[in-house]
Amino acid sequence: MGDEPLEHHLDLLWGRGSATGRGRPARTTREQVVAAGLARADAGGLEELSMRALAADLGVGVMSLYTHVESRDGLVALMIDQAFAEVTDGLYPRAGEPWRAAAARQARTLWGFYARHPWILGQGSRLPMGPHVLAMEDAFYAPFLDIGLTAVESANAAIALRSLVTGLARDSTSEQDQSRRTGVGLYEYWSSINAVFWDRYFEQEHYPSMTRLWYEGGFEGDDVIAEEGILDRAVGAYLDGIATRVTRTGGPS
Amino acid sequence: MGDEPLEHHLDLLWGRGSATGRGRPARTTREQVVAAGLARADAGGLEELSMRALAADLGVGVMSLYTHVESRDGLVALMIDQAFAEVTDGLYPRAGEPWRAAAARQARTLWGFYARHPWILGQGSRLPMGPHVLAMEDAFYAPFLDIGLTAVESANAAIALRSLVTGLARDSTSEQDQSRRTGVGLYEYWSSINAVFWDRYFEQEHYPSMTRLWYEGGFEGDDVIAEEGILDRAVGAYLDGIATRVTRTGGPS
DNA sequence: GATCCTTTCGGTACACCGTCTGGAAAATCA
DNA sequence: TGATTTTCCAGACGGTGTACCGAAAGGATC
Repeated sequence: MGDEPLEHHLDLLWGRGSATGRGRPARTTREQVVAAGLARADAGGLEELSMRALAADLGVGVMSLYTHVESRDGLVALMIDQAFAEVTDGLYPRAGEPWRAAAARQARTLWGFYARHPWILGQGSRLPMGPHVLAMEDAFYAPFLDIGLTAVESANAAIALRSLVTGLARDSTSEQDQSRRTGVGLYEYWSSINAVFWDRYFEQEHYPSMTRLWYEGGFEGDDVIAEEGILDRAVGAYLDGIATRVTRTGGPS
Repeated sequence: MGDEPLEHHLDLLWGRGSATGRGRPARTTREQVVAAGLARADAGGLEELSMRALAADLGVGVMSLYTHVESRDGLVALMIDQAFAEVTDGLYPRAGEPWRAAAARQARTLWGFYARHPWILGQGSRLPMGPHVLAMEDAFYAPFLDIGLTAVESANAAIALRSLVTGLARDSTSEQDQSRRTGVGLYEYWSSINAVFWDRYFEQEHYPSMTRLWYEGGFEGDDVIAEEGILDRAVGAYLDGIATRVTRTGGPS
C-alpha cells in the first residue's frame, strides 16, 4: 500500500537504491544493465533491445534484470536519462558567451546527440523526468534569461528551440533508423525509390510547388542524408526572430 | 521476380489495385480496413492496433486482412496517408493570402491535425510517400515560393516549419498518449507527479534556470496541457526570422 | 556453528504479437 | 460442367514482456 508505482518509477530514475547490504548480493549493478541496454540500442535500435537478448549479453537470467528495473519501459527511461548525461555539462552557456551563440551551440550539440542516439527519437512518449534530462532542459533555459523577455516568453523560447532541433533530428535520422530495421540499406533504398518513383507515380501537375523546387535545385544534396545546413538555417532564422522580440521589448545584452 | 517489395509497397500506397473481377470476391475493401485501423488508432493509440483486434472489429478472419495490406507496417503507412487526406485541401495558400499568414495558418492546421491523430507522431520512421503526404508537403512549400529566397532556402524553410510544428506537437501530445498507454489518467498523473516531485526530488541549486523561471511564473498554465500559445509564439518567431532574410535578400511581396 | 531473515536468481508458464502455411470456399471464364 | 483464380481462415511457429515461485546465497543474531 505504501509503494505506489509512480514513486517507484521516480525512485529508480533518481537512484534511490536501497542497498541494505543484506540478502543475496546481485551479480550485476543497475549501471551495468543500463550500459548494456544503451550499447544495444545505439548499435541496433530499440527493437533489438529485448530482455532476453540483454540478459544474454550480461550472462544473466532474464528475470534477474527485473531486480534493477521495474519493466522494459522503465529501463528505456533510465537509458534515456543516462544518455543525456554525456552532453549536459557542455550545454550550459560559457562565461561571457552571448545568448545567441550559446543557443546556437546548444542546438548543434543536441543535434549531434540525437545523431548518436537516434532511438531516443523513436518512441513518442515524453522524456523521462530524470536528473540528466532535467539538467539538459535547464541548460536550454539559461540563454534566454535576462535578455528582456518575460518569464513565459523565455520558457517558451527554450522549449521551442528544443522542439525545433528534435523535429529536425527526427526527420533526418529516421531514414537511417528505418533502413536498419528493414535491412534495406539507406543508399539502395533511396536510389531505387527515386528511380522508380518519379517516373511511375509522380504526376507533376498535382504537386506544383515540389515540382518547381525540384527543377530549381531546391532538393540537391539535401534529400538523402540531411546535413547540418538545414539545422543551421532553421535555428538561425528562429533565433533571429527571438532577437527581434528582444530588441522590440527593449532587452539588454 | 517481377514483383519487388518496394514497388508493391508504393503500389498499395498509390492505389494500384488489380481488381480483375475474377476469383472469390473479398468481403472487405481496403478502404474499410484502413478506416477501421484509423478508428482504432485514434481511439486507443497504435498499440491497440493488433491485427487480431482489427479483424475482430471487421468480423473477419485475421489473415484475410493480408489480402489488402502486405503487413502491419504497410497498413500503418496507408493509415497515415489516409489521415492526411482530411487536411490537405485547406492547407494551400488562398488567393491573395500573404505568405506569412499562409504559413502560420498551415502551422495551426498541422498542429490540430496531430492533436487529432497523435499516434502518427509516435513511431520514428519518416512519413510514407503517399499521395496525401506528398500533397501536405507540397502545400507547405507553396508559401515560400516567390518571396525572394533561393530554391534551397525555400525548401529548407518549409521543412523546418514542418519540423518545428511536429516537434512541438510531439512534446505536447505525448503526455496524452502516454497516459492512455499506462492507464493512468493525464490529470492525476501530473498532479501526483507535481505533488511528490518538487518536494522530494527536486534540488533547486542543481537547476538554477528552471528554478528561476518557476518562481517567476514561466511555467504557469503551460505545464499540464500545452496550449496553442507556445505554437503561435514559436512559429511567429521563426517566421519573423524568415521575413528578416527575405527583406535582407531583397525579396518582393 | 546453527538458525533466521532478506534479497536475488532464474526456470517455467502465460498471454499476446505478427505472419507463414495450406487446404477449403466462392466467384468468373471457357 | 470443369478449370481457373482469388479470397478466406484455422492452426502453428517463433517471438515478445513479465508473473509466479521455489531455490540459492549472503548478513545478522543467537
